[in-house]
Amino acid sequence: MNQVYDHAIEELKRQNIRLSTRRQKVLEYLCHNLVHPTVDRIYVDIKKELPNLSKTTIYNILDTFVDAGLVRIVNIEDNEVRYDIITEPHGHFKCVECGAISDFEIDIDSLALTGLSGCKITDQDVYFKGICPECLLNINNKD
Amino acid sequence: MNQVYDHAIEELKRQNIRLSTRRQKVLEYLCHNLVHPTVDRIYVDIKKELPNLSKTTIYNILDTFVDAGLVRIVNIEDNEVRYDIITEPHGHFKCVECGAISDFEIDIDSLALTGLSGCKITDQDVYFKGICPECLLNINNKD
DNA sequence: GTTCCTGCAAAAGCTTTGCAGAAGA
DNA sequence: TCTTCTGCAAAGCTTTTGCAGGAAC
Repeated sequence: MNQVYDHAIEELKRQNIRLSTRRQKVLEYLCHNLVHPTVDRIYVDIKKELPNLSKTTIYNILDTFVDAGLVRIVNIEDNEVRYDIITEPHGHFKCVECGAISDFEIDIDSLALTGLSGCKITDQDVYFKGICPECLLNINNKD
Repeated sequence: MNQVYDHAIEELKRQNIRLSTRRQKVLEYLCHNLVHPTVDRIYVDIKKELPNLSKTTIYNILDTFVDAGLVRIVNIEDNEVRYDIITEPHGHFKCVECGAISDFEIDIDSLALTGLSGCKITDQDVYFKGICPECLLNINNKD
C-alpha cells in the first residue's frame, strides 16, 4: 500500500502481534485518513464495512498500536483524543473554525531550551491552534 | 502578592469579572502552586479551607479564567486535564516516573516551520515527556 | 430589583473492565 | 489445545447541565 503501512506491518510481525481483520482495517484506515481521527470516527467508518464491530475493539486495537509505537495520541484538544499513525516528527495545527487538524514541519532541535538539562526526553509534541487560510478568507468575505 | 497575581486581578477588573471569595482562592492557589494542578487537586485543597465548596464551582471558575485568558489548559496527558496560570510562553515537561510537570524555556519562533503559511496562530503548546534527573538517578541506583 | 455566583443532584459522555464465545496458531 | 482476539454489558470517571437559593451590585 505505502511505506508507512508496510513499515507498520513489519513492526507488528516483529513484535508478534497478530494482524487480525480488525487490526488490518484500523491500520489501513489510519494510513488512508491522515486527518487524526477520533476513536468514534474510526469506529463509525469501519463499522460500515464490518457491521458487528464493537467500539471496545477499536479501543483495544489503538492501545495495542500505541504500545507498539505505531500510533501516537494527539492531545491537541482537552475534550477529545485523536490518533495519528507515526511518521517523521511533525507539529499539529488545529483550525478552531473548521476543526481540521493538519501537520506542519518542525525543527524540534532548534527550540533552544533551558530547564531540561539532565532530562531524558522520550516524547515531543508541538500543538498550535489558530485559523487556517480557507477559514480566514471566509471570515474576511463576511465583512 | 506577586506580579502574576496582580496582573490577573487587574484583568478581572478590566473584564468586569467579580472577584468572589472562591475565585480569589483559586487564583491564589494557582499562583502559589505552579505544579499544573488538576481540577480535583485544586478542589480538594481549597475545600480544606472552604468545606462547603462544590467541584462544579471549580469547573465554573476555571472556565471563566480560561475564557478571560488568565489560565491555560495543559493537555500533556490524555486522561487528565491540568491548569496553568499564564505567564510568559514556556514548554511543559512531564516526568513519566514521578508524574511531575515542570516548565522549560522555549524559543518558539526558532521552530523553523513550513506548512503554516497563511495561518493565523493563536495558541502554541509544546509538550515533552521523559524522565527527570532525580528519577534517572533513582533508576540507575537500582541497578 | 436585577444580575451574577454557588452548590446540589442528575445527566451525559467517554473509557475501562469482566467475561464468555470465537478465531487463530 | 492453548493463546489471543472480539463483542457485549456493566461499571467507573470526569465533566456538563438544570435549577434553586444566595450574594453582590
